[in-house]
Amino acid sequence: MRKESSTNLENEVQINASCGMAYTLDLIGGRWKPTILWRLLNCGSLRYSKLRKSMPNISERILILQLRELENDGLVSRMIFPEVPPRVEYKLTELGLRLEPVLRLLSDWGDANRPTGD
Amino acid sequence: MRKESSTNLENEVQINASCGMAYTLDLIGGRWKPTILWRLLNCGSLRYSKLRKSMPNISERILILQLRELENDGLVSRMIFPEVPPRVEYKLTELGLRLEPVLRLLSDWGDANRPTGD
DNA sequence: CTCATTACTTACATTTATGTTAGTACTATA
DNA sequence: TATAGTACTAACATAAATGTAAGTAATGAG
Repeated sequence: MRKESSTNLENEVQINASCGMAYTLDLIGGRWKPTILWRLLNCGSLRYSKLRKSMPNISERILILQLRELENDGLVSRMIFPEVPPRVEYKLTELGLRLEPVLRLLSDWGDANRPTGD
Repeated sequence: MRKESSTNLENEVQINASCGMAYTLDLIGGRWKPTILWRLLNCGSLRYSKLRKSMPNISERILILQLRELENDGLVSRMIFPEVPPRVEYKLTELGLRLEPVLRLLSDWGDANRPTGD
């Protein structure tokens, strides 16, 4: 939950409104969003259970939270199939797909510049 | 301060080690780092006081904290001039400069895709 | 009736990020 | 002596992000 007013929030809002970089990072940042976006980018469309199994260390609560945020930000769409047991598929929206070059560059830069493990 | 062990930290370490995107975002993410990096990128070298005056809403403590983290991560260098009053200049290292295309792409994407204010 | 499957939700707890306020050492200048 | 400028630091406080454990509704299979 977020407070309705706090210096913290005011700063966030103001920076996101004035700095494109901060805005983009706010959309894709956080512990798990990069991984989620990467999976959706590479798989096209993923059922919730499959996405979850591909990320063994995230808790269900957090996964759902992140998916909801991505959905609210317009990057991911959620499609419910009226079946039993339920089936819900997530995929990138058009806006989300537009992130592809950004995600690839971030990934490449990290792989190229991360200190090696030896 | 960070705990020496927690699921939270373990997840962070593990993701950063396996996902280039997460690693990059960890370096440049957070409330103020994008702005700091942007200033240094455009100004070349900045004295602490000038940097601070260009960011009226950040508290000194946080600014110093972010600068220290950027320095520890090798993106920013800190040069002390033995004068009185003290003078300290910050600038991007070679590694930091390598981020330029990443930062520009993030900035351009945000400016292009941020919902307009009307 | 019992159990399994799916996509969640709820209540709670901990960890991390960010912010506030005051203070420091040094020296030049008035 | 008092004041101002610089680049910080310390103690404290709050907000936000992340994690844990358990529970739910619907239905088909056995």
